[in-house]
Amino acid sequence: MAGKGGGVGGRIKHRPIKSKSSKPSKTAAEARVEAVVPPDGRPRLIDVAKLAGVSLGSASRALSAPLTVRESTLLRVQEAAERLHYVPDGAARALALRRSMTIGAVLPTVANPIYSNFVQSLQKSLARENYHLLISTHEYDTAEEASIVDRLVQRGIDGIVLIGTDHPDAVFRRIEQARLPCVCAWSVDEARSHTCVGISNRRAMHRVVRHLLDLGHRDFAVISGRTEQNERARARIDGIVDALSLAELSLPKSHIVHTSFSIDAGREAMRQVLALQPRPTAVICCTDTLAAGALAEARRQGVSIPSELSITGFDDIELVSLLEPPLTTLQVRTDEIGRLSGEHILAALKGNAPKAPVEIETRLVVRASTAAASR
Amino acid sequence: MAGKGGGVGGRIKHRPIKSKSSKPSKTAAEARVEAVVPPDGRPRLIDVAKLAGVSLGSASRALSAPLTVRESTLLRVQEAAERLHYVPDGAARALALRRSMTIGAVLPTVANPIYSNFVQSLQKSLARENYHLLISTHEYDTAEEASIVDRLVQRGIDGIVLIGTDHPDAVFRRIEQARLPCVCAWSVDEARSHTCVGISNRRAMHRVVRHLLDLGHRDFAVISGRTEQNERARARIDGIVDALSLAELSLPKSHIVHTSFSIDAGREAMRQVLALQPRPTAVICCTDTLAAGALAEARRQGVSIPSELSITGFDDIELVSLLEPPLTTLQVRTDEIGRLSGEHILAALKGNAPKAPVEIETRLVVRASTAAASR
DNA sequence: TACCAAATAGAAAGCGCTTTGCATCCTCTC
DNA sequence: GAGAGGATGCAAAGCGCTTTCTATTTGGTA
Repeated sequence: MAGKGGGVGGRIKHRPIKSKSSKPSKTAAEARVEAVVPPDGRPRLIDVAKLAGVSLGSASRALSAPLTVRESTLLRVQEAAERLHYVPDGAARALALRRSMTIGAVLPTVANPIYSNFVQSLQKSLARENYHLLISTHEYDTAEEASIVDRLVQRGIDGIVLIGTDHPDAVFRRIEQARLPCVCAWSVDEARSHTCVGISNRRAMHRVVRHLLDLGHRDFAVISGRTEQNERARARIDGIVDALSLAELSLPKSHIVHTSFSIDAGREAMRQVLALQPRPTAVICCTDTLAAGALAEARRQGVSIPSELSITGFDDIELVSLLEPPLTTLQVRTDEIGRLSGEHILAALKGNAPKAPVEIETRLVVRASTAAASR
Repeated sequence: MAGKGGGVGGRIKHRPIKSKSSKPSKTAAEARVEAVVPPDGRPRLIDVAKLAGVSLGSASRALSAPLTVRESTLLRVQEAAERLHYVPDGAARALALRRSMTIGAVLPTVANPIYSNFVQSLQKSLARENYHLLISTHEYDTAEEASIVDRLVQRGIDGIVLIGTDHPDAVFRRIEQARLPCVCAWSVDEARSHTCVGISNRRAMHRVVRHLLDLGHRDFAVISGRTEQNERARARIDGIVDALSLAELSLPKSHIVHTSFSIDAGREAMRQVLALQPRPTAVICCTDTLAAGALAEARRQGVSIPSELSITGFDDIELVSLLEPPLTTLQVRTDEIGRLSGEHILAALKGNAPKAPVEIETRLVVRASTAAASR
């Protein structure tokens, strides 16, 4: 573009740097940039300030509070920053501001869509106020969870989101010592002193049980994940037992299978259930993952679903609608939990922390894995 | 606070530091702690140093390089730190050390198990050297990806992991400007100048096609995700076309359906495929998610799988073994990709960066969704 | 034209940690 | 028993940014 007309280029050269009204020639600008940038690499704010011909303080204000400087300085600083490809140093910023604009989230795992959806919408919700999300998973290992929280606190997060309310004391102690806002997401069943955003697992399970009772089932089995440090699992079982006792039915201990949270665990658990005598007519699974495994195993053993056996899940993850038969399950709006958890943390950071638990409604989705009891 | 116990303070003063053999009495200790801790909250290293009776520098070394101080000081400092529940400030540390012990990972999404597994094992691999993983997702939005990278660089990450090799120039420019080690995970097909850890999508698709050819299929359709900024998708299609042309077959453009990456998109795509005349006998899906949707739709329309139509997937996520029929697919060891990506980054951080691409083998898993061609 | 208040820029003091000299203490060796 | 030399501790100087507090400009007014 510039080189098109030799005459034009020449004319510019003849006038040394008379450019008050026009921008300095490309080469001169480049030279100036090079003279200012430290040889080792990333430019600092002071380099920008020098190039713009202002003080460090003004440069800082220009970039982070543009309204407090005159427009001419603002432009000079912005241009200098751009030219140097200036990127502020987060650590220095965090140190000076005493906040890192980061929220930590501690999850059991991210391999289950319920949590990955949650994370997604939590992240989006925080992004609206320029907060970042730092995700860590502990794979249901309590000691690991405590150490993750330690590391997050050390990193200087400004707030924390936990899954569930049942965590080692050490975890809550650390969070309190650091005076961090904290949200316990997922369930409101054991809303101790914490701020909770989630569902009522008990009430949810009531719905499931009532559905099965309405279909005439009287003989149940339950497949659940481990209940240690997991109030969700506990509350779900409690909900089932509760609802059954309202119908004057009881659930023998032997009809509750505890296992880990995986498809294979669901398979194995179903093997145990199918060995029960007399065989239950309905199996309530406490998560969809377990239900998916259970369903597969039942079919492998030639048990016809739902005519011989009804199966229910919990969560309504996308995959269960693809199973054969599609699973009756309880829908949990995990994206809503994420969104509201984010809003809650943001509110707390601003000082207006609504202490009351936020409950999100659930809803039963009836598909083809449940039918009238055969006996 | 300071005026609380004149006597206590006095006593301590009287005995210079006689506490060699016995610990100071509980109450005295408590008082001393209170006198030292800043009223506003978190103790700083200087508070620990004061309590331990050493200088700031010694306290720092005691905690981060224990071998360089005498054992007695080490113990004094450790005890003081413990008593104050001291947690070092990550920002200050990062600023002084000029590294944050954090690696950033930028993913399309974490809602697909292939990525969540990857993240999991990447995280584990980095943890061995005390690095943390900062995860961000862009939901296949290129502009968002660039802005995420900006934010990560600003945060002061020490290295970065991207999915795939095809990213906006701005992304690579930023990473180079920050002089960050970078690994492109997932595919080695277009290993430009980047360090890659992953599979060969072309070769993988060759396997799939050969399997179908061996079953006698001659009429194919392909369901793929979008190929913009996604060399994996491109390489997979190229691999298919390639392998077919080796068998002197060609794939009409109309037989390649491009869509987004979701189960529903797979459903919709299958609708298009089933409308083709003559109808293909085999449908190659470029991801398991698409295949799951496609399979569901085919069944909904009463097309019997595999007798009327063979379907293949790609990735081998756990769910596909639960489908009816279980899906023939190509297994990708995403956990291996994660593990090796982590090791690669760690190596690069130590200065020994092996530039050559790391290729991970894939393997065809034949299940019941493929069978001999009906025509 | 001179003066005052408001707006804006600059200098410098942190934020909490690491690390570099340099001073101090031991612990050997002769 | 004294000096050398290593081990260890201390004070202070950063790391890159924000934010007072103060000095200067600017613009409006009498």
